[in-house]
Amino acid sequence: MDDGSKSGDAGAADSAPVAPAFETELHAEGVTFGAEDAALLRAIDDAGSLNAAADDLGRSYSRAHKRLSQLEGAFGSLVASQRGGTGGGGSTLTERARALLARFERLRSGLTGVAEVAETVLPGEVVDRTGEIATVETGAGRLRALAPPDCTAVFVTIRADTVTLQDADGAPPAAETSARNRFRGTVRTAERGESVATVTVDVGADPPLVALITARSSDLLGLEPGMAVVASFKTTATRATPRA
Amino acid sequence: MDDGSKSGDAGAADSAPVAPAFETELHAEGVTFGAEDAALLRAIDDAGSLNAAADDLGRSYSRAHKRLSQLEGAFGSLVASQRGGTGGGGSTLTERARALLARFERLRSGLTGVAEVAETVLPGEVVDRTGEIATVETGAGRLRALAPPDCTAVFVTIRADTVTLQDADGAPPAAETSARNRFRGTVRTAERGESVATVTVDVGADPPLVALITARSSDLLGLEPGMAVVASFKTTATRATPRA
DNA sequence: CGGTGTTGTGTCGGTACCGACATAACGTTT
DNA sequence: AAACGTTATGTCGGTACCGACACAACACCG
Repeated sequence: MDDGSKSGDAGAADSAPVAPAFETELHAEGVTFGAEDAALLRAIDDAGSLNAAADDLGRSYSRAHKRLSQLEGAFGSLVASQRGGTGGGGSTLTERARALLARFERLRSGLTGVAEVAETVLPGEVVDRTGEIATVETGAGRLRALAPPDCTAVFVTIRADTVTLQDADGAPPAAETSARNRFRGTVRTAERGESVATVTVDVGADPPLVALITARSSDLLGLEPGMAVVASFKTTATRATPRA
Repeated sequence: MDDGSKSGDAGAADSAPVAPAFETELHAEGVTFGAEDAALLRAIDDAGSLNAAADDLGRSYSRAHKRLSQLEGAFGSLVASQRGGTGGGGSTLTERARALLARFERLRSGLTGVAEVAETVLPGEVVDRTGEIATVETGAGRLRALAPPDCTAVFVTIRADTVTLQDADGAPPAAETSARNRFRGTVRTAERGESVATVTVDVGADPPLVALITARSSDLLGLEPGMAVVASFKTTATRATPRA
């Protein structure tokens, strides 16, 4: 993960490790389905009853039941409850509840990827703009990014998992692909893990461009420090945020 | 389960508009910097004093001050306060506070992009795995994605802003690129906005692949329904989540 | 027909949080 | 020297939330 430490922050005092995080939610009808609710549903699925689920989670039954009613009012029926019967009854998740959980998990997974992937952030200035897309002048040259309105001094952040590398020789002409940002550079470092490799590419800007590619791609391209490559990334995947 | 309350919501419950959302946070030393804290800092920057800032936000001064102390204990000094003086003093943000705000905004911006961009999710089954990367068999063929351990039935989600399109003719078959997932397909729809275009590509799977590209790229490629294209996306940008 | 363990519903007390308020310290300006 | 509006600190009362508890309804089973 990037740990900040760019653009001269006078970090004289304590250098507290600040970690990005998030909380994923699903909204419907004014109530928000959060991580606790997901845990409740999963516990119900495991335990087979709301009572046991609340117990497992260390929460009170009455609260759990109240919360569940609230959720069902907003998201539709989530559990099929049965009282009486052998063992007194029980509750099982409905298909809708499972879909909700899956949706929640997909969102969480996607956000996790963004929050913890490495990224390179370049200071720059907006020199042109059409609609949401701005052309930004940076140390590495001009690039295009999604930008909020009314800002000229920006940071451009390029997530490492959106950068694709190509051999500088066999690179196809720019016109035939939809990746509008292309930069020639040389590989500075290449750390190959078991299945994933992190590559930094010198493209002229102060922080080198960092790319996250599969180890297999790294092998196929024969990446080595000093090698000439073309790094490209889509403008719809790179974002500018106001600097001031 | 009862759902029996009338008002014909048996179908309305199905179409419950559930909206993904999130809350961005920065953690340090056990305290979490959230949206409220960001608003507080921004209000201080605007008003020039903690007192006026708390007033503007409709919050109590004592609470705001207490919270600020807490934050400074974890993140370092955030405001330069001066009591006495013309007007009684005031508070201004330190460079560290501005850096923190910028970091927060970058994270928020990145997460926003993920949360609200279109995506295509395909059911599939893991058929192979090396480390974090799994090969998944889907309706469109085999693709590679990051996957959590121990799951075979998965959903693969491909975010629209990570899909790049190429002309099917000019695309070198096995070009030396690090985008490992490549699918030939035909354009089904192409909606061109002012600066961004949303394209759906039929690649054999039930939900068509949706790609978000710049309007300029759409023009350059001459995208039209029925056109043959190659859609490619990096495996480090696509994620699999457990389906069961 | 009673036993069983659950769902469904309500009430009560404790706790954590928050806003309101009071007060001291402070230093520049008048 | 007095005035001013801020920072800095503490206390108090209200409120919202939560866990604990009580109790009725239920339906299957021995």
